[in-house]
Amino acid sequence: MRLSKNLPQYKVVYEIIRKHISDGVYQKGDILPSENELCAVHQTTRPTIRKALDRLVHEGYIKKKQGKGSIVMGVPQGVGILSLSGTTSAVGQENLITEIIVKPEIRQWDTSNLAYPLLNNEEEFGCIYFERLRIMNKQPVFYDITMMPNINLRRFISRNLENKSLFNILRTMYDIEITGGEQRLMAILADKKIQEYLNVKEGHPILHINRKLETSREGFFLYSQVYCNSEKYAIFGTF
Amino acid sequence: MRLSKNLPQYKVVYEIIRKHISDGVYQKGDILPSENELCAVHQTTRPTIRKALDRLVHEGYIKKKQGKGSIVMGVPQGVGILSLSGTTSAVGQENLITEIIVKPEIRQWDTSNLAYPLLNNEEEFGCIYFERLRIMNKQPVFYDITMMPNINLRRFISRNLENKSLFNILRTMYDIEITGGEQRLMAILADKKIQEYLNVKEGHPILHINRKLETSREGFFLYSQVYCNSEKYAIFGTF
DNA sequence: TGAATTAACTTGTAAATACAAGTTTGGACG
DNA sequence: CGTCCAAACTTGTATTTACAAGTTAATTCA
Repeated sequence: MRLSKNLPQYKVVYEIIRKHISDGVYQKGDILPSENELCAVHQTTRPTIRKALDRLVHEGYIKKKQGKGSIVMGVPQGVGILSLSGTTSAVGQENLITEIIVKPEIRQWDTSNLAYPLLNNEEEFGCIYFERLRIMNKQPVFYDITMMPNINLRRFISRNLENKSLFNILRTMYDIEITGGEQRLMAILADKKIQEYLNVKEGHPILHINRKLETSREGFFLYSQVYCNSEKYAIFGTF
Repeated sequence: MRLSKNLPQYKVVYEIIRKHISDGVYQKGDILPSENELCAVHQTTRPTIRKALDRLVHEGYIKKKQGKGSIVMGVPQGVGILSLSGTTSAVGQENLITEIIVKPEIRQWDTSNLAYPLLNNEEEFGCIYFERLRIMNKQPVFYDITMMPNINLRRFISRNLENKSLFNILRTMYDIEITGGEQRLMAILADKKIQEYLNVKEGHPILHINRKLETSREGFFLYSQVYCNSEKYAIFGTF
Protein backbone atom coordinates (compact mmCIF):
# COMPACT_ATOMS: atom_id res chain seq x y z
CA MET A 1 0.00 0.00 0.00
CA ARG A 2 1.75 3.12 -1.18
CA LEU A 3 0.89 6.11 0.90
CA SER A 4 1.78 9.02 -1.27
CA LYS A 5 4.01 9.88 -4.17
CA ASN A 6 7.26 11.03 -2.72
CA LEU A 7 7.22 10.43 0.99
CA PRO A 8 10.60 11.33 2.46
CA GLN A 9 12.62 8.36 3.57
CA TYR A 10 12.47 9.06 7.29
CA LYS A 11 8.69 8.98 7.07
CA VAL A 12 8.79 5.71 5.17
CA VAL A 13 10.97 4.17 7.85
CA TYR A 14 8.74 5.63 10.55
CA GLU A 15 5.64 4.11 8.98
CA ILE A 16 7.29 0.70 8.64
CA ILE A 17 8.49 0.46 12.23
CA ARG A 18 5.25 1.91 13.51
CA LYS A 19 3.31 -0.74 11.63
CA HIS A 20 5.60 -3.44 12.95
CA ILE A 21 4.86 -2.36 16.49
CA SER A 22 1.10 -2.18 16.04
CA ASP A 23 1.18 -5.53 14.25
CA GLY A 24 3.08 -7.10 17.11
CA VAL A 25 6.27 -7.85 15.21
CA TYR A 26 7.98 -5.91 17.97
CA GLN A 27 6.26 -6.31 21.31
CA LYS A 28 6.25 -4.38 24.52
CA GLY A 29 9.61 -4.75 26.24
CA ASP A 30 11.45 -5.78 23.10
CA ILE A 31 14.47 -3.83 22.05
CA LEU A 32 14.48 -2.55 18.51
CA PRO A 33 17.43 -3.34 16.24
CA SER A 34 20.16 -0.81 16.87
CA GLU A 35 20.25 2.33 14.80
CA ASN A 36 23.16 0.98 12.81
CA GLU A 37 21.30 -2.23 12.08
CA LEU A 38 18.26 -0.26 10.99
CA CYS A 39 20.55 1.71 8.69
CA ALA A 40 21.58 -1.50 7.01
CA VAL A 41 18.05 -2.83 6.76
CA HIS A 42 16.58 0.33 5.28
CA GLN A 43 19.64 1.29 3.29
CA THR A 44 20.06 4.69 4.80
CA THR A 45 22.06 6.55 7.44
CA ARG A 46 21.76 7.26 11.13
CA PRO A 47 20.34 10.79 11.01
CA THR A 48 17.51 9.51 8.83
CA ILE A 49 16.84 6.57 11.12
CA ARG A 50 17.03 8.81 14.16
CA LYS A 51 14.48 11.20 12.69
CA ALA A 52 12.07 8.30 12.28
CA LEU A 53 12.75 7.07 15.82
CA ASP A 54 12.25 10.59 17.19
CA ARG A 55 8.68 10.50 15.98
CA LEU A 56 8.08 7.10 17.49
CA VAL A 57 9.43 8.35 20.81
CA HIS A 58 7.25 11.41 20.66
CA GLU A 59 4.15 9.36 20.01
CA GLY A 60 4.95 6.94 22.79
CA TYR A 61 5.70 3.83 20.75
CA ILE A 62 9.26 3.51 21.97
CA LYS A 63 11.56 4.90 24.61
CA LYS A 64 15.28 5.33 24.03
CA LYS A 65 18.07 4.82 26.46
CA GLN A 66 21.61 5.87 25.84
CA GLY A 67 23.96 2.96 25.74
CA LYS A 68 21.16 0.44 25.71
CA GLY A 69 18.79 0.81 22.84
CA SER A 70 15.25 1.62 21.82
CA ILE A 71 12.74 -0.11 24.04
CA VAL A 72 9.32 -0.84 22.60
CA MET A 73 6.54 0.54 24.78
CA GLY A 74 3.74 -0.94 22.70
CA VAL A 75 0.88 0.86 21.02
CA PRO A 76 0.15 3.96 23.08
CA GLN A 77 -2.60 3.38 25.62
CA GLY A 78 -5.64 5.57 25.66
CA VAL A 79 -6.32 7.85 22.79
CA GLY A 80 -3.42 9.76 21.39
CA ILE A 81 -5.49 12.50 19.91
CA LEU A 82 -2.89 14.99 20.99
CA SER A 83 -0.62 13.85 18.23
CA LEU A 84 -0.70 14.51 14.54
CA SER A 85 -2.76 11.47 13.74
CA GLY A 86 -6.49 11.48 13.36
CA THR A 87 -8.73 9.40 15.54
CA THR A 88 -8.65 6.40 13.29
CA SER A 89 -4.92 5.87 13.39
CA ALA A 90 -4.71 7.03 17.00
CA VAL A 91 -6.84 4.25 18.37
CA GLY A 92 -6.36 1.62 15.72
CA GLN A 93 -8.98 0.72 13.21
CA GLU A 94 -9.90 -2.57 14.88
CA ASN A 95 -12.14 -1.37 17.65
CA LEU A 96 -13.33 1.82 16.07
CA ILE A 97 -16.67 2.16 14.36
CA THR A 98 -17.61 5.41 12.74
CA GLU A 99 -21.22 6.38 12.33
CA ILE A 100 -22.10 9.30 10.12
CA ILE A 101 -24.68 11.45 11.86
CA VAL A 102 -24.74 14.32 9.41
CA LYS A 103 -23.58 13.47 5.91
CA PRO A 104 -21.17 15.90 4.27
CA GLU A 105 -23.10 18.89 3.00
CA ILE A 106 -22.37 22.42 1.92
CA ARG A 107 -23.63 25.07 4.25
CA GLN A 108 -22.76 28.40 5.82
CA TRP A 109 -20.02 28.53 8.42
CA ASP A 110 -21.15 28.23 12.00
CA THR A 111 -18.59 30.23 13.91
CA SER A 112 -20.35 30.06 17.26
CA ASN A 113 -18.21 27.28 18.68
CA LEU A 114 -15.06 28.01 16.72
CA ALA A 115 -12.05 29.04 18.78
CA TYR A 116 -10.18 30.26 15.73
CA PRO A 117 -11.01 33.17 13.43
CA LEU A 118 -11.81 32.33 9.83
CA LEU A 119 -9.75 33.72 6.99
CA ASN A 120 -11.50 35.93 4.45
CA ASN A 121 -11.38 33.59 1.53
CA GLU A 122 -12.56 30.73 3.70
CA GLU A 123 -15.68 32.64 4.61
CA GLU A 124 -16.42 33.47 0.96
CA PHE A 125 -16.44 29.86 -0.08
CA GLY A 126 -19.02 27.68 1.54
CA CYS A 127 -18.28 25.16 4.22
CA ILE A 128 -18.33 21.40 3.95
CA TYR A 129 -19.88 20.21 7.15
CA PHE A 130 -20.35 16.78 8.67
CA GLU A 131 -20.78 15.12 12.01
CA ARG A 132 -19.49 11.71 13.01
CA LEU A 133 -19.89 9.55 16.06
CA ARG A 134 -16.96 7.32 17.00
CA ILE A 135 -17.75 4.13 18.82
CA MET A 136 -15.05 2.12 20.57
CA ASN A 137 -15.87 -1.32 21.87
CA LYS A 138 -19.58 -0.63 21.48
CA GLN A 139 -19.37 2.55 23.54
CA PRO A 140 -19.72 5.97 21.97
CA VAL A 141 -16.61 7.93 22.87
CA PHE A 142 -16.13 10.77 20.41
CA TYR A 143 -18.50 13.11 18.69
CA ASP A 144 -16.73 14.89 15.83
CA ILE A 145 -17.91 17.98 14.04
CA THR A 146 -15.75 18.77 11.06
CA MET A 147 -15.80 21.88 8.92
CA MET A 148 -13.60 22.68 5.99
CA PRO A 149 -13.73 25.31 3.25
CA ASN A 150 -15.34 24.13 0.03
CA ILE A 151 -12.32 24.86 -2.13
CA ASN A 152 -11.43 22.47 -4.91
CA LEU A 153 -12.94 19.40 -3.31
CA ARG A 154 -14.95 18.07 -6.21
CA ARG A 155 -17.36 15.29 -5.40
CA PHE A 156 -16.44 15.31 -1.73
CA ILE A 157 -20.01 15.50 -0.45
CA SER A 158 -20.89 12.36 -2.34
CA ARG A 159 -18.08 10.33 -0.85
CA ASN A 160 -18.71 7.66 1.70
CA LEU A 161 -16.88 8.40 4.93
CA GLU A 162 -18.19 5.37 6.78
CA ASN A 163 -15.30 3.62 8.50
CA LYS A 164 -12.81 5.46 6.37
CA SER A 165 -10.21 7.85 7.56
CA LEU A 166 -10.89 11.40 6.51
CA PHE A 167 -7.17 11.99 6.33
CA ASN A 168 -6.74 9.06 4.00
CA ILE A 169 -9.37 10.35 1.61
CA LEU A 170 -7.84 13.80 1.59
CA ARG A 171 -4.43 12.37 0.93
CA THR A 172 -5.28 9.85 -1.74
CA MET A 173 -8.06 11.70 -3.55
CA TYR A 174 -7.02 15.32 -3.25
CA ASP A 175 -3.34 15.05 -2.43
CA ILE A 176 -3.82 17.04 0.77
CA GLU A 177 -1.59 16.10 3.68
CA ILE A 178 -2.07 17.17 7.30
CA THR A 179 1.11 18.93 8.31
CA GLY A 180 0.31 20.21 11.79
CA GLY A 181 -2.17 22.05 13.85
CA GLU A 182 -3.17 23.42 17.18
CA GLN A 183 -5.85 22.64 19.67
CA ARG A 184 -7.49 23.88 22.83
CA LEU A 185 -8.86 21.57 25.43
CA MET A 186 -11.45 22.37 28.03
CA ALA A 187 -13.90 20.63 30.27
CA ILE A 188 -17.55 21.37 29.65
CA LEU A 189 -20.95 19.96 30.51
CA ALA A 190 -22.65 17.94 27.81
CA ASP A 191 -25.58 19.69 26.17
CA LYS A 192 -28.73 17.84 25.17
CA LYS A 193 -27.44 16.74 21.80
CA ILE A 194 -24.09 15.49 23.10
CA GLN A 195 -25.79 13.77 26.04
CA GLU A 196 -27.86 11.81 23.61
CA TYR A 197 -25.11 10.78 21.24
CA LEU A 198 -22.48 9.99 23.86
CA ASN A 199 -25.09 8.28 26.00
CA VAL A 200 -24.42 10.21 29.20
CA LYS A 201 -26.64 11.83 31.77
CA GLU A 202 -27.31 15.50 32.22
CA GLY A 203 -24.49 17.30 33.97
CA HIS A 204 -21.88 14.84 32.77
CA PRO A 205 -18.43 16.39 32.24
CA ILE A 206 -17.11 16.17 28.71
CA LEU A 207 -13.77 16.94 27.15
CA HIS A 208 -14.15 19.53 24.44
CA ILE A 209 -11.32 19.80 21.94
CA ASN A 210 -11.22 22.61 19.45
CA ARG A 211 -8.76 21.97 16.66
CA LYS A 212 -7.41 23.80 13.67
CA LEU A 213 -5.47 21.56 11.33
CA GLU A 214 -2.94 22.77 8.84
CA THR A 215 -2.45 21.07 5.48
CA SER A 216 0.06 20.91 2.72
CA ARG A 217 -2.27 23.02 0.60
CA GLU A 218 -1.57 26.69 1.20
CA GLY A 219 -4.33 28.41 3.13
CA PHE A 220 -6.42 25.27 3.46
CA PHE A 221 -7.31 24.48 7.05
CA LEU A 222 -9.60 21.95 8.67
CA TYR A 223 -11.62 22.95 11.67
CA SER A 224 -12.90 20.26 13.95
CA GLN A 225 -14.54 19.97 17.28
CA VAL A 226 -14.35 16.83 19.27
CA TYR A 227 -16.53 16.03 22.24
CA CYS A 228 -15.08 13.18 24.20
CA ASN A 229 -16.46 11.08 26.99
CA SER A 230 -13.22 10.72 28.89
CA GLU A 231 -14.65 8.42 31.52
CA LYS A 232 -13.53 5.27 29.76
CA TYR A 233 -10.89 6.57 27.39
CA ALA A 234 -8.65 9.29 28.73
CA ILE A 235 -6.73 11.46 26.37
CA PHE A 236 -3.15 10.39 26.40
CA GLY A 237 0.04 12.17 25.54
CA THR A 238 3.79 11.92 25.97
CA PHE A 239 6.35 14.69 25.83
CA MET B 1 22.05 32.83 34.70
CA ARG B 2 23.62 29.53 33.91
CA LEU B 3 21.11 26.74 33.69
CA SER B 4 23.14 23.63 34.14
CA LYS B 5 26.66 22.41 33.76
CA ASN B 6 26.95 21.03 30.28
CA LEU B 7 23.84 21.87 28.35
CA PRO B 8 24.18 20.69 24.75
CA GLN B 9 24.55 23.44 22.23
CA TYR B 10 21.21 23.03 20.54
CA LYS B 11 19.52 23.53 23.89
CA VAL B 12 21.56 26.64 24.56
CA VAL B 13 20.51 28.09 21.22
CA TYR B 14 16.92 27.06 21.88
CA GLU B 15 16.91 28.83 25.24
CA ILE B 16 18.37 32.00 23.78
CA ILE B 17 15.92 32.32 20.91
CA ARG B 18 13.04 31.35 23.16
CA LYS B 19 13.99 34.07 25.60
CA HIS B 20 14.29 36.57 22.78
CA ILE B 21 10.75 35.81 21.71
CA SER B 22 9.25 36.03 25.18
CA ASP B 23 11.20 39.23 25.79
CA GLY B 24 9.86 40.74 22.61
CA VAL B 25 13.16 41.02 20.78
CA TYR B 26 11.43 39.07 18.04
CA GLN B 27 7.74 39.88 17.81
CA LYS B 28 4.75 38.16 16.32
CA GLY B 29 4.97 38.25 12.55
CA ASP B 30 8.70 38.87 12.48
CA ILE B 31 10.89 36.52 10.52
CA LEU B 32 13.82 35.05 12.37
CA PRO B 33 17.32 35.34 10.93
CA SER B 34 17.84 32.56 8.41
CA GLU B 35 19.32 29.31 9.58
CA ASN B 36 22.64 30.19 8.01
CA GLU B 37 22.70 33.55 9.75
CA LEU B 38 21.90 31.88 13.06
CA CYS B 39 24.79 29.52 12.40
CA ALA B 40 27.12 32.47 12.12
CA VAL B 41 25.71 34.18 15.19
CA HIS B 42 25.92 31.13 17.42
CA GLN B 43 29.05 29.71 15.87
CA THR B 44 27.56 26.35 14.98
CA THR B 45 26.11 24.47 12.03
CA ARG B 46 22.69 24.02 10.49
CA PRO B 47 21.78 20.64 12.03
CA THR B 48 22.31 22.14 15.48
CA ILE B 49 20.33 25.27 14.68
CA ARG B 50 17.56 23.19 13.13
CA LYS B 51 17.30 21.03 16.22
CA ALA B 52 16.78 24.15 18.31
CA LEU B 53 14.21 25.52 15.87
CA ASP B 54 12.39 22.18 15.83
CA ARG B 55 11.67 22.59 19.51
CA LEU B 56 10.45 26.14 19.05
CA VAL B 57 8.13 24.95 16.29
CA HIS B 58 6.84 22.14 18.45
CA GLU B 59 6.07 24.48 21.30
CA GLY B 60 4.35 26.97 19.06
CA TYR B 61 6.81 29.84 19.24
CA ILE B 62 7.57 29.84 15.53
CA LYS B 63 6.30 28.38 12.31
CA LYS B 64 8.58 27.51 9.43
CA LYS B 65 7.92 27.84 5.77
CA GLN B 66 10.07 26.36 3.09
CA GLY B 67 11.66 28.99 0.93
CA LYS B 68 10.55 31.78 3.18
CA GLY B 69 11.83 31.50 6.71
CA SER B 70 10.87 31.03 10.32
CA ILE B 71 7.91 33.17 11.25
CA VAL B 72 7.53 34.18 14.88
CA MET B 73 4.12 33.27 16.28
CA GLY B 74 4.69 34.90 19.64
CA VAL B 75 4.51 33.33 23.05
CA PRO B 76 2.02 30.45 22.88
CA GLN B 77 -1.44 31.53 23.93
CA GLY B 78 -3.28 29.71 26.66
CA VAL B 79 -1.47 27.34 28.91
CA GLY B 80 1.00 25.02 27.29
CA ILE B 81 0.92 22.44 30.01
CA LEU B 82 1.06 19.75 27.37
CA SER B 83 4.66 20.53 26.77
CA LEU B 84 7.71 19.66 28.76
CA SER B 85 7.67 22.83 30.78
CA GLY B 86 6.09 23.18 34.17
CA THR B 87 3.32 25.62 34.82
CA THR B 88 5.61 28.48 35.72
CA SER B 89 7.50 28.64 32.48
CA ALA B 90 4.42 27.67 30.48
CA VAL B 91 2.42 30.73 31.41
CA GLY B 92 5.19 33.16 32.25
CA GLN B 93 6.07 34.17 35.73
CA GLU B 94 4.49 37.61 35.50
CA ASN B 95 0.87 36.79 36.06
CA LEU B 96 1.31 33.63 38.06
CA ILE B 97 1.06 33.53 41.82
CA THR B 98 1.64 30.30 43.65
CA GLU B 99 0.06 29.67 46.99
CA ILE B 100 1.21 26.72 49.05
CA ILE B 101 -1.80 24.96 50.48
CA VAL B 102 -0.02 21.96 51.98
CA LYS B 103 3.64 22.48 52.71
CA PRO B 104 6.03 19.73 51.63
CA GLU B 105 5.82 16.87 54.10
CA ILE B 106 6.76 13.24 54.24
CA ARG B 107 3.84 10.88 54.28
CA GLN B 108 2.61 7.57 52.94
CA TRP B 109 1.75 7.30 49.25
CA ASP B 110 -1.85 7.96 48.38
CA THR B 111 -2.43 5.80 45.32
CA SER B 112 -6.16 6.38 45.10
CA ASN B 113 -6.01 9.00 42.38
CA LEU B 114 -2.82 7.82 40.73
CA ALA B 115 -3.16 6.61 37.17
CA TYR B 116 0.27 5.01 37.18
CA PRO B 117 1.52 2.08 39.23
CA LEU B 118 4.29 2.77 41.72
CA LEU B 119 7.61 1.02 41.47
CA ASN B 120 8.66 -1.15 44.40
CA ASN B 121 11.48 1.00 45.66
CA GLU B 122 9.30 4.08 45.40
CA GLU B 123 6.76 2.56 47.72
CA GLU B 124 9.42 1.58 50.27
CA PHE B 125 10.69 5.09 50.62
CA GLY B 126 8.24 7.63 51.87
CA CYS B 127 6.59 10.22 49.72
CA ILE B 128 7.16 13.95 49.67
CA TYR B 129 3.76 15.50 49.29
CA PHE B 130 2.58 19.03 48.72
CA GLU B 131 -0.33 20.93 47.28
CA ARG B 132 -0.19 24.23 45.48
CA LEU B 133 -2.79 26.62 44.13
CA ARG B 134 -1.88 28.58 41.01
CA ILE B 135 -3.52 31.95 40.58
CA MET B 136 -3.44 33.78 37.26
CA ASN B 137 -4.61 37.36 37.09
CA LYS B 138 -6.24 37.02 40.49
CA GLN B 139 -8.22 33.97 39.44
CA PRO B 140 -7.39 30.50 40.73
CA VAL B 141 -6.77 28.29 37.72
CA PHE B 142 -4.72 25.27 38.75
CA TYR B 143 -4.69 23.09 41.79
CA ASP B 144 -1.54 20.96 41.84
CA ILE B 145 -0.91 17.91 43.96
CA THR B 146 2.66 16.72 43.67
CA MET B 147 4.14 13.49 44.99
CA MET B 148 7.67 12.30 44.65
CA PRO B 149 9.68 9.55 46.31
CA ASN B 150 11.75 10.68 49.27
CA ILE B 151 15.06 9.53 47.83
CA ASN B 152 18.14 11.65 48.36
CA LEU B 153 16.32 14.94 48.65
CA ARG B 154 17.90 16.30 51.80
CA ARG B 155 16.30 19.37 53.29
CA PHE B 156 13.61 19.47 50.63
CA ILE B 157 10.70 19.73 53.02
CA SER B 158 12.22 22.82 54.59
CA ARG B 159 12.54 24.64 51.29
CA ASN B 160 10.31 27.52 50.38
CA LEU B 161 8.38 26.78 47.20
CA GLU B 162 6.45 30.03 47.19
CA ASN B 163 6.63 31.58 43.73
CA LYS B 164 9.51 29.38 42.80
CA SER B 165 9.61 26.80 40.10
CA LEU B 166 9.77 23.26 41.41
CA PHE B 167 11.76 22.28 38.35
CA ASN B 168 14.28 25.01 39.01
CA ILE B 169 14.85 23.86 42.56
CA LEU B 170 15.29 20.26 41.46
CA ARG B 171 17.74 21.29 38.78
CA THR B 172 19.85 23.74 40.75
CA MET B 173 19.82 22.06 44.16
CA TYR B 174 19.69 18.39 43.31
CA ASP B 175 20.88 18.32 39.70
CA ILE B 176 17.69 16.60 38.59
CA GLU B 177 16.42 17.48 35.15
CA ILE B 178 12.97 16.67 33.77
CA THR B 179 13.51 14.66 30.63
CA GLY B 180 10.01 13.69 29.61
CA GLY B 181 6.78 12.27 30.79
CA GLU B 182 3.29 11.20 30.02
CA GLN B 183 -0.12 12.39 30.99
CA ARG B 184 -3.78 11.51 30.87
CA LEU B 185 -6.48 14.10 30.57
CA MET B 186 -10.09 13.73 31.49
CA ALA B 187 -13.07 15.85 32.33
CA ILE B 188 -14.47 15.44 35.83
CA LEU B 189 -16.77 17.24 38.21
CA ALA B 190 -15.13 19.26 40.95
CA ASP B 191 -15.38 17.75 44.38
CA LYS B 192 -15.93 19.85 47.49
CA LYS B 193 -12.28 20.60 48.03
CA ILE B 194 -11.57 21.58 44.44
CA GLN B 195 -14.75 23.63 44.28
CA GLU B 196 -13.51 25.65 47.20
CA TYR B 197 -9.99 26.24 46.00
CA LEU B 198 -10.82 26.91 42.36
CA ASN B 199 -13.80 29.01 43.39
CA VAL B 200 -16.39 27.22 41.27
CA LYS B 201 -19.89 25.99 41.95
CA GLU B 202 -20.98 22.45 42.51
CA GLY B 203 -21.24 20.47 39.30
CA HIS B 204 -18.64 22.57 37.53
CA PRO B 205 -16.60 20.64 34.95
CA ILE B 206 -12.89 20.50 35.62
CA LEU B 207 -9.93 19.30 33.61
CA HIS B 208 -8.08 16.60 35.47
CA ILE B 209 -4.54 15.90 34.36
CA ASN B 210 -2.64 12.95 35.72
CA ARG B 211 1.05 13.16 35.00
CA LYS B 212 4.09 11.04 35.47
CA LEU B 213 7.33 12.90 34.88
CA GLU B 214 10.62 11.29 34.05
CA THR B 215 13.90 12.73 35.25
CA SER B 216 17.57 12.47 34.51
CA ARG B 217 17.99 10.48 37.72
CA GLU B 218 17.43 6.81 37.01
CA GLY B 219 14.21 5.50 38.49
CA PHE B 220 13.20 8.84 39.94
CA PHE B 221 9.75 9.94 38.82
CA LEU B 222 7.47 12.79 39.80
CA TYR B 223 3.77 12.19 40.05
CA SER B 224 1.47 15.13 39.83
CA GLN B 225 -2.19 15.77 39.51
CA VAL B 226 -3.49 19.01 38.14
CA TYR B 227 -7.05 20.20 38.45
CA CYS B 228 -7.68 23.00 36.03
CA ASN B 229 -10.57 25.40 35.66
CA SER B 230 -10.49 25.53 31.88
CA GLU B 231 -13.24 28.11 31.61
CA LYS B 232 -10.85 31.03 31.39
CA TYR B 233 -7.63 29.32 30.42
CA ALA B 234 -7.91 26.47 27.96
CA ILE B 235 -5.13 23.97 27.65
CA PHE B 236 -3.25 24.68 24.49
CA GLY B 237 -1.06 22.54 22.31
CA THR B 238 0.48 22.42 18.88
CA PHE B 239 1.63 19.40 16.93
C1' DT C 1 36.79 -18.40 41.88
C1' DG C 2 35.97 -13.51 41.95
C1' DA C 3 36.69 -8.79 41.13
C1' DA C 4 38.31 -5.26 38.21
C1' DT C 5 39.33 -3.78 33.71
C1' DT C 6 38.80 -3.53 29.02
C1' DA C 7 36.58 -3.95 24.67
C1' DA C 8 32.59 -3.81 22.03
C1' DC C 9 28.53 -2.52 21.78
C1' DT C 10 24.53 1.12 22.34
C1' DT C 11 22.53 6.13 21.77
C1' DG C 12 23.71 11.44 22.02
C1' DT C 13 25.79 15.38 19.96
C1' DA C 14 28.10 17.82 16.36
C1' DA C 15 30.28 19.26 11.99
C1' DA C 16 30.76 19.66 6.98
C1' DT C 17 28.68 18.98 2.69
C1' DA C 18 25.35 18.35 -1.00
C1' DC C 19 21.34 18.80 -3.45
C1' DA C 20 16.08 19.41 -3.74
C1' DA C 21 12.26 22.43 -3.48
C1' DG C 22 9.84 26.62 -2.55
C1' DT C 23 10.01 31.97 -2.46
C1' DT C 24 11.55 36.42 -3.59
C1' DT C 25 13.92 39.71 -6.19
C1' DG C 26 15.76 42.05 -9.87
C1' DG C 27 17.22 42.30 -14.50
C1' DA C 28 16.71 41.27 -19.42
C1' DC C 29 13.82 41.51 -23.15
C1' DG C 30 9.68 42.25 -25.71
C1' DC D 1 6.17 49.95 -19.19
C1' DG D 2 5.14 45.20 -18.35
C1' DT D 3 6.16 40.34 -18.55
C1' DC D 4 9.00 36.61 -18.09
C1' DC D 5 12.88 34.35 -16.40
C1' DA D 6 16.98 33.50 -14.01
C1' DA D 7 19.66 34.10 -9.96
C1' DA D 8 19.89 34.38 -5.13
C1' DC D 9 17.93 33.60 -1.41
C1' DT D 10 15.07 30.49 2.00
C1' DT D 11 14.01 25.72 4.40
C1' DG D 12 13.78 20.32 3.59
C1' DT D 13 16.16 16.06 3.12
C1' DA D 14 20.13 13.11 3.12
C1' DT D 15 24.98 11.43 3.53
C1' DT D 16 29.32 10.95 5.79
C1' DT D 17 32.25 11.30 9.52
C1' DA D 18 33.70 11.90 14.27
C1' DC D 19 33.69 11.68 19.01
C1' DA D 20 31.27 11.61 23.70
C1' DA D 21 28.76 9.05 27.03
C1' DG D 22 26.28 5.21 28.87
C1' DT D 23 25.67 -0.04 29.00
C1' DT D 24 26.95 -4.76 28.59
C1' DA D 25 29.74 -8.64 28.35
C1' DA D 26 33.93 -10.89 27.99
C1' DT D 27 38.57 -11.12 29.36
C1' DT D 28 42.28 -10.64 32.29
C1' DC D 29 44.58 -10.84 36.52
C1' DA D 30 44.94 -11.55 41.46
